[in-house]
Amino acid sequence: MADSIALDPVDLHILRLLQNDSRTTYRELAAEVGVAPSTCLDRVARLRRSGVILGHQLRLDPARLGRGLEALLSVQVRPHRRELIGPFVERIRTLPESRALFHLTGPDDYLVHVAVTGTADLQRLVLDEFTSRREVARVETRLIFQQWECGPLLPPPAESAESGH
Amino acid sequence: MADSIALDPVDLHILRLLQNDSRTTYRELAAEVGVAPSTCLDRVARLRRSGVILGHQLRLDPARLGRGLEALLSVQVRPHRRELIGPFVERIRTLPESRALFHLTGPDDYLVHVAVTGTADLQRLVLDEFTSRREVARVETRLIFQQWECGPLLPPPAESAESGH
DNA sequence: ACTGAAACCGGTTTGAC
DNA sequence: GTCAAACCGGTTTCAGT
Repeated sequence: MADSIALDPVDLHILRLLQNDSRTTYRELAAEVGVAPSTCLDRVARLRRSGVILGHQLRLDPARLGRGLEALLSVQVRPHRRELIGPFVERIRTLPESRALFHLTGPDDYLVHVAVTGTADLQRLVLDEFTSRREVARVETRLIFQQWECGPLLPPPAESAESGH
Repeated sequence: MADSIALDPVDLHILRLLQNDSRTTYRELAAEVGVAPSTCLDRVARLRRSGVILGHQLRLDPARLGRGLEALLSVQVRPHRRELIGPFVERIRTLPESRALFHLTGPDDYLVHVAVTGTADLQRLVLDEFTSRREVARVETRLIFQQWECGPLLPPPAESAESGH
């Protein structure tokens, strides 16, 4: 699974455009890339089938939705065993405040990206959903001043990835 | 700026549906929500104008694009002054390996989410783009075992956010 | 906020290379 | 096998109400 797909310049151009605005029409895509609309359609369908394209998502502004404060919580779960981390992950990832959850190497096992209404809401969240859990050994909270989503995700420039050992 | 917008149940229903699949047609939206398609169009246009909806984005699988390893880099930038952090942010956020960048409170000033081809690529990135920079005082690298995007981002349930400014 | 009509688009078919 | 052109049914969009 997860084999890297061979992508030609047309595929890359299409992906770049769709990452800016996933509702770009096939006609616009075609005009921009310099191929026929049906070709764009074929390419996108292939990219969907091959799993490169996971889906189309709406990006919302948390602040405009009344969640003006975001934070990252580093969490130690001890003991770090499947019986404990399964329910923990399931609970945390379904909290309305959670935006993303990472399972990491290093001393802190999880990083949780949350969006809350303010510091009072954040305090409540930390106390009621994290430190109150028996398996949570430590929580470290860092506020997010500012965040940037980075440029389009593209394959590495050369074929350096596969030197098959 | 970033005032919280008054959203009625129709808006919320539409947002929830579009977060699952931002290409849902206005017709489907209308059928699901129980209003006319043109009403959905009006609502979405308003949400776009008011800034709640930032855009429509394609979600890609980094692994299928040859970037099978992801990591979080915690970075200290010293001295932490505008003249230093401006160029640093600009450089890091435009790296093809960068997926997201956070400016944080706490001892580590920045967190960078990167996607690379493998450990060799990660080592190169850390050495060439981070520790080689004069203003970077410390870099801590943690690998991502697994990550989850969390449920739809919605406004907090009650009117606790706005107690009139 | 709904209706309806016209412009537009997605996706299939067909045909050329 | 891949791309381009034609085509149809569905979608978006904009009047008017």
